[in-house]
Amino acid sequence: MPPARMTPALLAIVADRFKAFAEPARLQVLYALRSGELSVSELVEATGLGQANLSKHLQVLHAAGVVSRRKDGLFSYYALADGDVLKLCDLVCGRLDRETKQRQKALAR
Amino acid sequence: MPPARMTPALLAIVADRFKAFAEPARLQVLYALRSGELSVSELVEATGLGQANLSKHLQVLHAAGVVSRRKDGLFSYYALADGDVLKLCDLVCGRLDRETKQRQKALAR
DNA sequence: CCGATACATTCCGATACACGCATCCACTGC
DNA sequence: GCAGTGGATGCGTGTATCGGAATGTATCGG
Repeated sequence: MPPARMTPALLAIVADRFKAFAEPARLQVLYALRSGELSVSELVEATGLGQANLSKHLQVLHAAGVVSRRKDGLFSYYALADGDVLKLCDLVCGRLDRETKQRQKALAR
Repeated sequence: MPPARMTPALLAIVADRFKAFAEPARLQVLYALRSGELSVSELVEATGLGQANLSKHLQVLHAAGVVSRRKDGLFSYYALADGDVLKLCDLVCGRLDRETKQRQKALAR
C-alpha cells in the first residue's frame, strides 16, 4: 500500500530514484555489479566507460541509495545496496520480454 | 531471470522505460490514474499541469508502454497499461518508507 | 619527502528535456 | 459548411545533464 497522499516533495524524491536507473551507463554498472562488489578501475574495465564519467555515475547511484561504497586503502569498492535493485530491473526486463514476444507473435500471423 | 547478455540497444530501451518514470509530473499522472482511466481534461484538473505539457508527457508514457490510450469521439482516455506499473512505484516507495523509518530511528537514539 | 596510483571533482561544450505559447488537427452539433 | 471543443504538435527559451580533459585529493611504497 503506497502513501495515500503524494506531496510534491515525495514525488521529486521518487523521480530522482527512478532517474538513477534512467541511463544506459548506470544500468551497465548495475549489471556489472550483479556478480558482486567491484572497484572503480574494475568497473572501468567491465563497462568501458571513462573513469571520470564512471565516478560521477557512481556518485549518482550512491546518492540515490542504489549502491553502497566501501573504502579500502586506495580503492573504493561499490556493490548493489539491496536485492530490490535487481528486482526493479528484472520487472522492467520481464515486461520487455513479454512485449517483444507478443510483437513477434503479431508479426508471425 | 534477466537476459544473460545486455546489448547496448537493450540497455537504451530499459533506460527509456525508466526515464518515463523519472519525472514528478509523470508520476503525478500515474498516481492520478490509479483509480481508473481519465480523459486529458480530467487529468489537467487532477494534476494542475498545463494541457500542452500534459499531452506531451502522455505521449512519452504511451510510447514507453506505461499507459494505454482509448479514443472516443473528441476525448482521449488514458489508463495504466498494466498492474506492474504500480508495482514498480510501490517497490520504490516501499524502499523509501523503510529508509525514512530507519533514518528516524537513527535520529531518535 | 617524492613519485605513483586510485578516485573524486571541476570546468567545459554539446545535447536533451520541461514548460509555456501559439497553432494545428479531429470530431461533433447546428 | 461552419463554429466550437478536446487534444496534439511546433517553436523558443531556460535548465539540467552527459561525456571528456584537466586538475585536485588521499593513500601507499621507497
